[in-house]
Formats: sequence, structure tokens, C-alpha cells
Amino acid sequence: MLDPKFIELNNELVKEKLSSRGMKFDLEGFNKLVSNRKEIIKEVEQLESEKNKGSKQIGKLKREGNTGELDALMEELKVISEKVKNLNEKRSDAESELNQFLLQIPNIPNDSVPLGSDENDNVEVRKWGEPKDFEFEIKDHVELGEKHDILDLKRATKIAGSRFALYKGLGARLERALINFMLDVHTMDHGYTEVLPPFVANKDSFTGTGNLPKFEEDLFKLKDTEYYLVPTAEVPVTNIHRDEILSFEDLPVKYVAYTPCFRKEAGSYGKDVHGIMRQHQFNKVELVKFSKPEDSYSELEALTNDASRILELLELPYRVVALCSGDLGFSSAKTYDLEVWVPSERRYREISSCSNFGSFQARRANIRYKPFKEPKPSLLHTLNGSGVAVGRAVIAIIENYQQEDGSIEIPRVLIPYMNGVKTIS
RNA sequence: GGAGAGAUGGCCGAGUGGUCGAAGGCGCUCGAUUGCUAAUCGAGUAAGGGGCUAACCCCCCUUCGAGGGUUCGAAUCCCUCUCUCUCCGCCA
Repeated sequence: MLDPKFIELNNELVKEKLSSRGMKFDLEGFNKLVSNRKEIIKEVEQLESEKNKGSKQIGKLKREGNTGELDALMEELKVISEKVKNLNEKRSDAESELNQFLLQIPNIPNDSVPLGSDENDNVEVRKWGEPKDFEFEIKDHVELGEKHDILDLKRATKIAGSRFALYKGLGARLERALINFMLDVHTMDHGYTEVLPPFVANKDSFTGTGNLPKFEEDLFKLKDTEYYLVPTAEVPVTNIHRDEILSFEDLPVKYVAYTPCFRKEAGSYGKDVHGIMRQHQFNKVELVKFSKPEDSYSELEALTNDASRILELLELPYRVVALCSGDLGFSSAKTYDLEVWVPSERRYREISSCSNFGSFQARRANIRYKPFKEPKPSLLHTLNGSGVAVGRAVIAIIENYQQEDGSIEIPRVLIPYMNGVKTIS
């Protein structure tokens, strides 16, 4: 959520920035809502002040035993009280209208974000590793997965439906090995604190991170409850500190969490129907940071590096892409995508998305910190990124590490996590 | 699932219709003092919103788990909900 005061003071900038991400900002509507709210507040507060004074007066008169003017005063206050009641209803209407308006508005892109309208305008920042030249006919992860009986998509469909996976044997172990490997690297080398959060969260949490109210159709809601399955660990982990005030000394706070992620993938019909690229349920190791505002962009660079290091250790070719304004996620001020090389598609595919949300989520979720030597708490900045998506890492490993005989080598760093298994054959 | 108790400021905790935004304590900040990481004394110490302002000061409103109600007036009375704790039952 944007700061209404900031919008008031910078409405041209806001308009321009939002249009860079393809959104038309209704300035007139906004101004109307704001001034409407202020007017009502002024009026109601004046009446309340009158009411309070009168009530105090009554208390005083009663104590003094002076009952002469009581009835008249009480009658008068009754009228005021009625007015206040009515106005307060108007006030809460005005405030929730403004709130609803603000909740629909995406974050403002940072100045460093390249301008553009869609993913074709994203900018490649750097590349690591070389896509391998295979001297034989390669197979995709589905074919290889079935061949070695490590991936059983047919039976997954029987159990649940399409877009679900059943890992078996060394496939299941590979998934688990990756999770443990990633958690170890981020906790031991990168200084993150491991958390294991609930896999469901409530409405307040989803509103805090910006998934609600706008994106309810992407979520699995549990029937007859207020719970939703988490689409990413970002939701429960960012909400760890909702409605809290942290000390500047504690910042940055860095968490890493493994969770499964549940997404309806509404609107992606026909996209990535083959294999496990796009699932209703997938595993992910997520990095989340709470940072001082002045540090958040350097923290974003660091976070992106922490995520890329996983790919480097796995020796998977990847590139880093800066999302353009038009492709930016709703809550994000700046995003880098990490894209891993997928041989069967002969292109890079997203495996991690690292974002700085500025104070956008912090305002919604009311996460603040006490700055050094300043009495008033202020909003901190939140960041997160996948470190990395486990299912897609499995695809990348299976395909990039395939051998001519159809066997799959295990990346060196994973062998200890695979109990010494070096090849799937 | 059954029975009971509770939720107050950063923390602990008093407060059952008006002088309560809230005693007292801890913590923290500042000052004084003692020859030395401590003790003692004094002062200060919630958040959000609105107005004024260049900014501060100041003024006003709201907030005692959340939401409603009664009342001129609610931390205090009534209703609903959420959460926590204790006992019993069940259980990975």
C-alpha cells in the first residue's frame, strides 16, 4: 500500500510511475476520497470535543451536588451524541473507501527499474555458465523421469489431478536433498535464520503481503474457514513481524524457510502443461529480509547473490534479469529474476524471483522499526526471493546433467545429501 | 469435544460508571551524585489520526484483545468473536 500522504505530495510522480507499469491512476477519485475523509474527521472531532467537555462538566456538577443545570445539559449532549454517532458511520465509510482504493494500487517502481510494457522489455543483467552442447539427442525431464521411475505424473493425476507430481525413489530423495542443501547453504554460509512456518495463513496475513484482496483467485481457500494455503513462504514469514516494532540493531533480519507452495494457476491454462514446470503444489526454499530503508537496495543485491550461489554450486547455467516496469509484480518496487537454462526448451526459465518491496508490504502489515536516535518508529523495508524453487531445480538438474546413455549425474555438492549416490541410472 | 479462568502501556501489574491515557514496579532516556561494568536520588518515557507549522512547539480526536450495544459519559455494565491458560476426554 502506498502512503496516502506521499501520493498527495507527489501526485504527478505517482501517476507517471504507475503508468510506467501500465496502470492508470485515478487522481481525481483519490483526491475526492482524501478530502472527503478529512472533512468528516474535522467535523466529527469538533463535536466529540464538545461532547467530552460537556460530559466532564456533568461529572463535576454531580460531584458538587449541583443538580440545577444537569437535565438541560444532558439533553443537549444527547443530541450531540446522536450526531457524532451518525458522523462516525460516515467516517468509517470514507476511511474504508479510501483503504479499498489504496489496496488496489500496486507499488511504485524504483528509479533503477527499466521501463517497458512486458517481459520482452526485461533486461539481462548478467549470465553465469555456458549452456552445454549435447552431442546426442536430449530428452526432457518427463521422459527421463519416467525412464528412471523417479517421476510418476500419471499416478499423481490419479491421486489429485493435473498439475500435481509424484516423486519416487531417487527422485523423491533428490527433491529432499535439494531442500536440505539449500537450507544448509543459506543458514551456514549466508547467515539466515531457518524457520518452519505454518503452511496455511489467515486473511490478515495475506492482506499484509499484498496477495489479498486482489489475487484471491490464485489461492486455495480452505472451505468453511478463514485459512488459505500458502502460495509461497513469503506470506507466513513476512507476517512473522506483522504489527511489530523492531530495533534498528536487529536489522537486517534474515529468514530462510522451506515450504510447499500451493497455487491455483488460474489464467495459466495451456501454459506449461507438460511436466512439472508449473504445478498446483511445489516445494520452495524462500529467503525473506527485513531491512532499514536506506539499505534495502543493497540488501536486494545481496539476496539475489545468495540465491544465485545455489545455482552456481549446483553448476547450472543461469542468467539474471531485471524486470521492467510493466512486468513487475503488484507489491514489488524492483525485481530480479533468476533464470536457469532448460535444455529441452532451449531457453532460460525462471527459477527465482528476488524483490524489494520497499515499505509497500510494511505499511499493509504494519511492520516498523525504531531508528537510531529517533523517537518515532517508522516503516521498514521487506524483501524476499526464492532460494530457489526446488521443483524447477530438479528439472534443471535432470536435463542439464543427463548423459548419452540416459543416466543422470548428481551435482557434486548434492552427493553427500544423496547418501553418496552419484548417478541415477 | 466438555468444564473453568483470563486478555490493561516495551514488560509485569493495579484499577468495577465521571477527577483514568490509566496507580505501582521493571526496563529505557536524560540529569545529579558516589574514585572506579554497579548503587542511590530527581525528571522524563505508548501508538495512530486530524489541525497549525518551513520544521519544532502546541491544540484536538481515537485507542485498556477485536467488533457491536447501553449511557450525557465505559478499562469498568451487556452481547458476539478471537486468542491464551488450567482440568477432563481424544490423539500423531
